Amino acid sequence: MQDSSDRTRFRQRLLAWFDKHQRDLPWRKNRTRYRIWVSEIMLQQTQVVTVIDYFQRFIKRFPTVKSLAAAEESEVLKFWEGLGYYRRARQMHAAAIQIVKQHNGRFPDNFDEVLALPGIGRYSAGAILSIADDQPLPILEGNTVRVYARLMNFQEDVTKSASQKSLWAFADTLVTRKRPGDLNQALMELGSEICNKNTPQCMKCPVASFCLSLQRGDPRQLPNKGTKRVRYEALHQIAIVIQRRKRYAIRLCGPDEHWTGLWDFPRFTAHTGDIADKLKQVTQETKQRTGLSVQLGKPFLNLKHAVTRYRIELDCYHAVSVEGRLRAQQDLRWASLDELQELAMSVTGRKIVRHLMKA
DNA sequence: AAGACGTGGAT
DNA sequence: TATCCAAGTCT
Repeated sequence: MQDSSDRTRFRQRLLAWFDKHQRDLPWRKNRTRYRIWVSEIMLQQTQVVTVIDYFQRFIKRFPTVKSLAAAEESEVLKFWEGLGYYRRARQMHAAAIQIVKQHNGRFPDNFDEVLALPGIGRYSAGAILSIADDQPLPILEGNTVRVYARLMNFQEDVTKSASQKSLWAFADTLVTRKRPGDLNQALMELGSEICNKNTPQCMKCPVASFCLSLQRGDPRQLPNKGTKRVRYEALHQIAIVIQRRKRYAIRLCGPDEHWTGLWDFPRFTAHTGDIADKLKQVTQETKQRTGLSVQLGKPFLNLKHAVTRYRIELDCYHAVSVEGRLRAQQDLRWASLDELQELAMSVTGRKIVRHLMKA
């Protein structure tokens, strides 16, 4: 892969493989910048199988930049419900508004202008413009880090900025005017289908003859990602499902907490102590947070879920409030089951609602 | 530059 | 079960 004739043969082999094996994915049908943008944002840290249905529904409802810009953020979030990393949806919506104002509703085709949009970094800008417009821009993400590191037999810790620089430089040597969009997609697809993390299929690899780690080392040992350990933290929380007649008290998550922009049942940290003590604490805390005096019921659901480095155990309590005003704040409201169906909630919030529907 | 951000699948 | 991590970006 040192000289350009090597790289030419590399591209030919890889593209031939891609022509034969590429998956039939909805965003490959009609490659406008807008559609590729949506797919790329959804695909950030998210597996292809998960994205497919979300993409179809999203594009059907928001077929153009303008339709997305015209929508309420709450509706955009509803279409994102369950996908995670909700900031992506809020930033994409903000970017759509920006595109209408600054670019007359046309998704820009200039790299720096695309990079300037919220939620789009170097990878996404390169991916969108190479895939949609065949602009010769390099990409570097999870799959290609692995592919490049193995091809180069690159031993350094790939999380270091110096390594990132080398990997971007390598990516840059790969991409040319020859079908850059397909090349980039082929590199990623090779990384996920053949050059995968645990069981690389080197026997099936169309570019094995170029792979230095296969010749001189062990592909499975690469990439070297350093030895940083995530410190998981166990959390015990309480969710209160406060009912009055047919409605439930919910609150909008704010900017400094998980699930910003989504609705959730009032939640707080569970206290330790004996049972009676705990229930008293829960009632007090509920009063403090919502302004409501509640008659606490039984815990009806226990959920375990993980959010980033937190492992959360959530005890859900029924509670009834017959009188009193919900604290006069924008982030609190009453909602019927029908209304809860329409609002964007986190997966745990949605599980609670599903449970209420069944009961 | 290390850590936050969601969720579900794989090992 | 615990841990990693998947088409990253932002702070």
